[in-house]
Amino acid sequence: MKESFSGDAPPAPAALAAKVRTLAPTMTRSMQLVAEAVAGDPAGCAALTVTGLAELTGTSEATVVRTARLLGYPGYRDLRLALAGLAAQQQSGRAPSVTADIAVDDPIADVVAKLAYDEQQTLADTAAGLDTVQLGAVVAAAAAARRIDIYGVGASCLVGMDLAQKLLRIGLIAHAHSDPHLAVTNAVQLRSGDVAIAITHSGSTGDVIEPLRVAFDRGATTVAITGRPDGPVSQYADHVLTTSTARESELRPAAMSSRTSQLLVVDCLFIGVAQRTYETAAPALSDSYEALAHRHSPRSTR
Amino acid sequence: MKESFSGDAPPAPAALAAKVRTLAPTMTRSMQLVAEAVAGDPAGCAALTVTGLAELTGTSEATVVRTARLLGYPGYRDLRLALAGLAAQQQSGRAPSVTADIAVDDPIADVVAKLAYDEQQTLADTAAGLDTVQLGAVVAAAAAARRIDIYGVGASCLVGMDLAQKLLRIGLIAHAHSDPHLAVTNAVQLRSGDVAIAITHSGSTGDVIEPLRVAFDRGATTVAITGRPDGPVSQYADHVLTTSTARESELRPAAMSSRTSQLLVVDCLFIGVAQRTYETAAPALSDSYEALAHRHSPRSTR
DNA sequence: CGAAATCCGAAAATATCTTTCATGAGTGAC
DNA sequence: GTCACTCATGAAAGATATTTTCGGATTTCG
Repeated sequence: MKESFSGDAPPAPAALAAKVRTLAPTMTRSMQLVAEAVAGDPAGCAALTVTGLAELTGTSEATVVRTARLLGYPGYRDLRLALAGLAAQQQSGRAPSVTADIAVDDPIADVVAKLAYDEQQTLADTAAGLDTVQLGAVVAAAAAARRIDIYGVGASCLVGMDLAQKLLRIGLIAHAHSDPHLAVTNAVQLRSGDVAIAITHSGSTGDVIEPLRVAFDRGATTVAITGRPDGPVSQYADHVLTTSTARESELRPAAMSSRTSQLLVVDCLFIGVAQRTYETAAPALSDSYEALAHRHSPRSTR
Repeated sequence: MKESFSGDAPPAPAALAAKVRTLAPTMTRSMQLVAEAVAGDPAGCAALTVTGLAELTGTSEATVVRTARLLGYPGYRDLRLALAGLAAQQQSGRAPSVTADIAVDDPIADVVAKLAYDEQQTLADTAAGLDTVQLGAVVAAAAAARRIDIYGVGASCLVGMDLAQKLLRIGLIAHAHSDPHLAVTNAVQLRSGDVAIAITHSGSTGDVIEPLRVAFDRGATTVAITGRPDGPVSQYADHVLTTSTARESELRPAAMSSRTSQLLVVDCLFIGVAQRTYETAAPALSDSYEALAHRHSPRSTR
C-alpha cells in the first residue's frame, strides 16, 4: 500500500541515464528495449515520434508511452523534450564516453582512471536523481529526533556507521545496527518523533526491512535509502531516498558504486542536519576536533 | 558568410536568439510577438503547446507555426525541441555557482550540488595524484600475502573495514583493526610476506602508526594510505599511497573528502588484487553473491 | 476614397499521442 | 500434466496537438 506518488515525481533533467538504470529491473522486457534505446541515443530518439520509436524498438506505441510514464514523465511528449535537452547538454558537455569496462588485463593506471571516472559518474547521477523534497523532510525529522537508529548490513553497514559517527559528533543520538536481532530489539523502543533509517541497495534485504517495519509500526519516522525505490523496503518507509545504480562489471561489484552513492546521500543528510542544528553542531564539531588533537603525534608516540 | 534569409538554415541549436534578431525586421507584428517570447524564455515556451504559446502571445496557432517556419524549423514541434535543448544548455551553463563553500543557509538542493561537485573534484585529484607504480607494488604484495592486516581509527576505520570486507570476498585473509591494542597484538604475529596497511588522513595518528611500526619491525610489507606522505606514518611504510586533501569548510569536515579519497585508493587496490588473482577471485565473487541471494526477499529478477 | 495586397485567426484537416481492450504467454497451484 | 490466473503486449479506438485552409480584417498605395 505505498502508492507514494509524491515521491518520484519531478521530470528528470539530466538524470535520465541513471533513472533508466535504477528502474530497469522493474521494467518488462519490451519496456527495457525502449529504455535502452532512449538511454543509448537520446539525440536520435528525440527526433522520433512515438510511432517511430515503437518501430525502432520493435514494440508498440503503448509500450513507449508506458515506459515514458515509468521514467517519471506525464507522457511521451515530455520524455521527448527531456531527451532533446539531454542531447543538447551532451553536445555541449563533450562526449564523456570512456565507458569501457574494467578488464582483467587493464594496466593499473587504467584501472585508476576508469574507477575514478565511474565514481564521478555515480556521484553526478545520484545528485541529479536525489529528491530534495524528500531529503529536506528527512533532514527536518532527523534534526528534531529524540534518537536515530540506522540499519544496514554488509557494505551498507559501513555507510550506516559513517552516518552514525557523524551525527554523534554533532550531538545527536544516533546508532547504527548491523546485527539484525539487536536492530529489531532496539526498534521496538522507538516511538513517534524518533527516526529509523534503513540502508539497502537492493531494497529487499530482509535483515534491514524487518527492523524498519517494527519502527514503522511503532510510529517512528522511517526512511529508506535504496537503489530500488519500488522495492519491499519502501513499504515501510515514510521517505525514500534513491541512490543511483551504475553498471557493474565482473570485477567491479555493484557494492562499489552503490556505496559511493549511499555515502553522498548520507553526507547530504548530515550537512542538512548540521545546518538545522547549527547552534549546537558547530561547537560540537570543533570540540570533537579538539578532543582528538592529542591523538595526533607532533612527535610524541604515546 | 552570405546572408541567407530564405530559411535554408539547418535547425539552429543555440544561435536562436541571434536568428530572432536577424529576422525580426522581416517579420510581421504578431510574428515578432511570438519570436520575442521564444527568445526571451526558451524554457518556459518549451513547456507550452502551440495553443498555449498562441494564447500567451495573444496570437493564433497559425502565427506560431508561421514563426517557427521562418526561424528555419519544419514546424512548431521541432522549434519546441530546439527550445528544450537550449533551455537545458542554459541550465547546465550556469553551474559554476557551486564553487562556493557550503553555507549555513544554503538550500538543500545547493548542498547536494556542492557536495557532489566537491567529491567529484576530490576523486579527480586523487586519481591524478596517485602513484601507480607504488600502487602496483602494493597490489603485487597484497595478492601474494599470507595475510593482510589493516589499521585505521575513526573515519578511516570504516575504509579499512570496507577493504577487508572486499578482500575477504575474493578469498584473501584480511582483517581490519580499530582497537589499537588488538592491532598491536596482531601485528606482532606478522612476518615477511605479510602485508600491513595503515590508513590515516593526518599521517600522524599514533594509534595507527604504532601497529604499523611493529609490523615493519617484524619484516612485513608495510603500506601507508595517507594525505600527508611526509608525515610520521611514512617512516615505517615501504609504500606510501597518497590521498588528496580537499578544502573543508566549517560544516564540511575534512573527514568527508578524505574518506572519498581513501575509498578510491582502496577500491583501486582491490581491483588490482582481483585482477592478479582472477582465477580464484572471480568464482569467489559469484559464490558470495549466490550465498546472499536467499537473504533478499523473493523478487522477480528479470 | 477605393482597390490590391497582405496579415491574421477560426476552424477544418491531419498528424501525433494516449487510452482501452482483447489476446496470448508465462506462472503457480493443484 | 492441466487449469486457472496474472500480467505483458499491441491493435485500434479515442483524445490532443499541430498544420493547413480559407475568408475576413487591416494596411498600403494609387
